[in-house]
Amino acid sequence: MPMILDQRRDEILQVIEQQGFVSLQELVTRLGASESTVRRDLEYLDGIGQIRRTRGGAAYTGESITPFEERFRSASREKQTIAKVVADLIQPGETILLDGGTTTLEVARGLAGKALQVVTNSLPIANLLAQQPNIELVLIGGYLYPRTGVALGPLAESALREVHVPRVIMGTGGITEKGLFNSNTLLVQCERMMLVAAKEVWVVADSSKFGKSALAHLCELSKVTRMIVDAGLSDSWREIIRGAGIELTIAET
Amino acid sequence: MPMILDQRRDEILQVIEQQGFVSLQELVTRLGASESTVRRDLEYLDGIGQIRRTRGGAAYTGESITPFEERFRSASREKQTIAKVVADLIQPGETILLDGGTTTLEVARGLAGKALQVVTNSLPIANLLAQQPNIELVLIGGYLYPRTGVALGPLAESALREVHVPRVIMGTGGITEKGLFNSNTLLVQCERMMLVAAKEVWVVADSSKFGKSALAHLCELSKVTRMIVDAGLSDSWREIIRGAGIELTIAET
DNA sequence: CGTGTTGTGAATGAAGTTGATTGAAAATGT
DNA sequence: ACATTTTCAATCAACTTCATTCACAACACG
Repeated sequence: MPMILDQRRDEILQVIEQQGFVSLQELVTRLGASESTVRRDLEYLDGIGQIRRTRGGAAYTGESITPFEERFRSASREKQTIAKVVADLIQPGETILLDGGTTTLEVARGLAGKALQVVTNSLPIANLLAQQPNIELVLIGGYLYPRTGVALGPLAESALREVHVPRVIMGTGGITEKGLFNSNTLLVQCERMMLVAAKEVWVVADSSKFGKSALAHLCELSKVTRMIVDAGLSDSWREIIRGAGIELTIAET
Repeated sequence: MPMILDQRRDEILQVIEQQGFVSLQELVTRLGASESTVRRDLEYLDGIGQIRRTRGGAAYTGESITPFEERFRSASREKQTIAKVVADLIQPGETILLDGGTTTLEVARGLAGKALQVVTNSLPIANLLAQQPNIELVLIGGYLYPRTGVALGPLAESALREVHVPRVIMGTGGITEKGLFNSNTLLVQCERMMLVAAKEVWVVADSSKFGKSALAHLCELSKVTRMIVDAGLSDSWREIIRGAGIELTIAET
């Protein structure tokens, strides 16, 4: 009696999220499915971008400090152009709250050289900006979520309660008409506090994120002030976003 | 059964990133792969510019995710032996609060591989331990002090108020009969909160610190539970320390 | 009832990876 | 300067992993 399809794929995702990596063989024994089936699952999950297929197994593809393949290649061109546009929108002397994630990390890279005050809960971003002489860096502490290097949990939340900023720049796992999503409830909880701490909410997302949902719902579209997306965004999505009262900025290459 | 390709290459990168250099032989034993395989991996990683191939091994190249070039500036032999002794005193499963500083950074390095819960306000230490799979890391946030990469200020202090640990391990700027000193009032203020948060106070210090005072007074000697010092400490200082009711551990080379 | 559709497992040959072996090249010691 | 040792690149056979194909079973839908 075979396991239910979705259930099995869910379990694969869980294992990968937890370990960062699984071998195909491990999944075969763990799930009691045949090699062919697991292979097909991995192929599918890779197709929708949930994991990254590698020879012999599969790797975690989400935000990460030390990704497997990701380390071998630089961020996508879309993310880089988005980041550049965002960085140009930021005026010297401002204070911004920077969420964790690969897109926001690119944004941080673009901020180098500017005189700013930056608040972040992301260890990679902190590393990047700590070396910048003109940037005053405030770190949000908390339980450091392994692999992603983002501080979460009660400590992070209470720290965010003490912080007030004019603007937060967030990444996201997925966007639908229902709003923003992310893959991790702990993360979402923390991001909710960020929404409260900031007056304006800017969301950076490459167009592949649209139409995708994820495990945890973060907020309605109406909470978002501005979105910065690459030019690959379809016209229908542009209408939906603008219809929700969001200022949409397209990052042209 | 061979290890998976990407995983192995990632591990090579991690080792090189941490040590700055690895010999081919070390990788062979460490990874349990054949010389040919490791050779091929190095060739590949060199090809994509992640490492620099050298005769007999490979060297680090390019930008790091762990800034603060502490990594290469090797600590003094005294600090290293102190750190090793301290690390041996820590039992698996414990929770410790780790102060910032070069000596405590060495301690953190010695903790690699152990299963621990570590609380710290030091960015370099967080970077070091974030990669360790067995270490649960809690980051104390706050204003990130540029030079040293330590989180200080009101945010850090209120975070420390919410934390309780059996043991804090601190560095220090100087030690006299009057107690411990450090060079920075903001830092001292934060360290005072650490003293409150912990039951036991361990101080790591190389013998050169004794007899030196510094700008800001942190606390009396009586607050300290244990000191770990290198063998260069004079007999008179040993008596003073023991006379203050402190358990003194000498780190022999 | 057929007749698609979908999920599954097994079989096949192709492609990629691995470890041992070889002799050349470079470093080291005498 | 020579012999010895270490490191290296190239080659090859054994082995893994992979994509493709086929056959079978469950199930929906006309």
